[in-house]
Order: sequence, then C-alpha cells, then structure tokens
Amino acid sequence: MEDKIFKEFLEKKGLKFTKERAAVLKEVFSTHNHFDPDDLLIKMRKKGIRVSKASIYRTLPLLLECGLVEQVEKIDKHAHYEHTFGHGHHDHLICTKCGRIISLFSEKLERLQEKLCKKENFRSISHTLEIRGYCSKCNAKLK
Amino acid sequence: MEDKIFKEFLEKKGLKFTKERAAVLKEVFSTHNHFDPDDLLIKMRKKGIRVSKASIYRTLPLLLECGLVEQVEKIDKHAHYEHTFGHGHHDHLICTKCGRIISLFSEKLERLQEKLCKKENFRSISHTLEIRGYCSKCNAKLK
DNA sequence: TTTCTATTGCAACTGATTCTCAATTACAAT
DNA sequence: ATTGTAATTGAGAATCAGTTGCAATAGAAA
Repeated sequence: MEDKIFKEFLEKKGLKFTKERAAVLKEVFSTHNHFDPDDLLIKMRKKGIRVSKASIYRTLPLLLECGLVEQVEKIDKHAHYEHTFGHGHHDHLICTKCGRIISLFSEKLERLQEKLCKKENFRSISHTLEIRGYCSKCNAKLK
Repeated sequence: MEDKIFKEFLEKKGLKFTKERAAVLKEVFSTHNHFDPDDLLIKMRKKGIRVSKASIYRTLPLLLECGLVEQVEKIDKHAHYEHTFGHGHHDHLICTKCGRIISLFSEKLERLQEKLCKKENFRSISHTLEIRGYCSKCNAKLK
C-alpha cells in the first residue's frame, strides 16, 4: 500500500522514512476529500500529532513526485491536493456557487487527449481538467 | 471590439470606463502572449503609461468576469492570464522542461466534455485543461 | 561510540495579492 | 458653471501562502 510505495521512493532517493513523513502520509490518506496544506496541519494538531508547517510543505512535493498525491483546483489562491492511490486519475466539475466538487473519469476523454498530444508530438505526463459551472442543485435554484 | 464589450459590461454594473481601465485593457490586447500582472505593470511603465499596481489587480477580475480574459497556468506561484477575444477558448500543453506552451483546440474534445457534464446534470460555464509533459524538442533531447 | 548526512522546528523571510484611506475624478442634477 | 454623490485612484501598509536559514536532533553506517 501507500506506505510501502512512499518508503521505497524515499529510499531510492537516499531519503528517510521518518515518523513525521509517515504521519503526513497517513493523514493525507485518512480521507478521500481534497485538502490544502493548512487543513492538514490543523487536523493533525487536533489529533495531537506534532508536525511543523515546514514539514508538511516539505513532504507534499515528495508525495507529488512519487504520484501518491495530485494537485487540483488551481483556480483558487492556494494549492489543493488529493491523494490518488486506490482511485486513479480523474477530472473535476466544480460548482462555483456551492463549491461542490464532482469527480469524473472518462476513458474516452483520456484517449482523445492522448491522441491530441500525439498530433503535436507532445509526451504527456499528467493533466488537469477542471470544469467550472453550476451543479444540478444550484442550477435548479437559479430558477 | 474589446473596448465596446468592456465599456458596456462596466456600464451594466454601474462602473466607469476610466482611462486607467482602458489602458490596462489596451495593454492586455497588445500581445497574444500569456502574461502575469507584474509583466503588465512593467510593460506599461516602460511605455510611460502611469497606472498603479492596485489598478491592474483591480481591473483584471473585471476582465475575467466579462470574459475578455481567461486565467491559465495556476501551477506556478502567481496567476497567469491571456486575452481571449478574437481567438476563442483553447487548452494548453505545457512543457515542464523548457516552459514552452502549445495552444490547442479541439471541437471534438469540447463536445465530449459537454456531453460528460450533461450526464451529471452540470451546467458548465468555463473550463481549463492543462496537459503537462515534454514537448517534441525536449523529448528528443531526453533521447 | 563516533561520524556523517538527512531532518526537524522555529522563526524570519519572501513575494504575490489585497486592503486602507485620503485625495481625485466623472457625471448627473441643480 | 457648481455642487453632491459615488466610484476610482495611487501609495504604501497589511496579509497570507509558501519558503528558507539555522541550530539542534536523529539514524544509519563505520
């Protein structure tokens, strides 16, 4: 599982699987929701886990690099993340009214994107698709 | 053209089409490249146009709101924009090696996205698709 | 144990963006 | 032309996310 992946990734880079890094990892995987670094800190503090802001900010790029976490929702002012292990890549519909986030995955969409990259001779590594608008509920309320 | 669109938008909101706003608009449309607020300020200063940083930061959201400008590449630490009038929405391939940005538009892709939204009863207003990876040149260099 | 390097927390820092506020301006009504 | 009102401006202070320097600590290897 994720511990193992992270550990091996760290070892390969000559880095250590410390208890702080383990704690951040655990917290990241304790929920399926999106989060930002500050959320994480607050939640950990509440649980009595001692980690510094700096350690969180230092650990997140590592988790990104080994693919356990993805960055999402770049429209807002601060970075948001979500873990990806267990449920692969997907895109997001973001309701700008109520903030609801709907995850979505389409094999067809992925294939089409890949095809478009090929046409440009572009080797894609990752991508983000965010569609903003109104979710069904908010749309109904708008009349 | 864009002046008219902006002016009417402002009037509708009870705001004024001032010379500062006009100057920012003009500058935004003077190039087809992406830009960030600071770029804009520097370029305007060089041309001897007097505007404050604050005015730029206040004008950009208005341009976003009326659709003359879109936000792109939130991946970096600061916001990037591009104007959209004259060449409609498009997506981006971003080379993480050399920073090159390739614009791309696919009717088919747009339609597919729209279809996926319908399935979720989601009314889409705008979207961003960013594909990160290696452009042809960098990919070749990587051998 | 000693040595070496990676890691940590803290606090100071950075740089982008937003806010405050007094002075200015546009415009409609007098 | 003058006034009143509300929007707007510039300058700098404030904020806030994210980063960095550093001294103290921890772990692994010798």
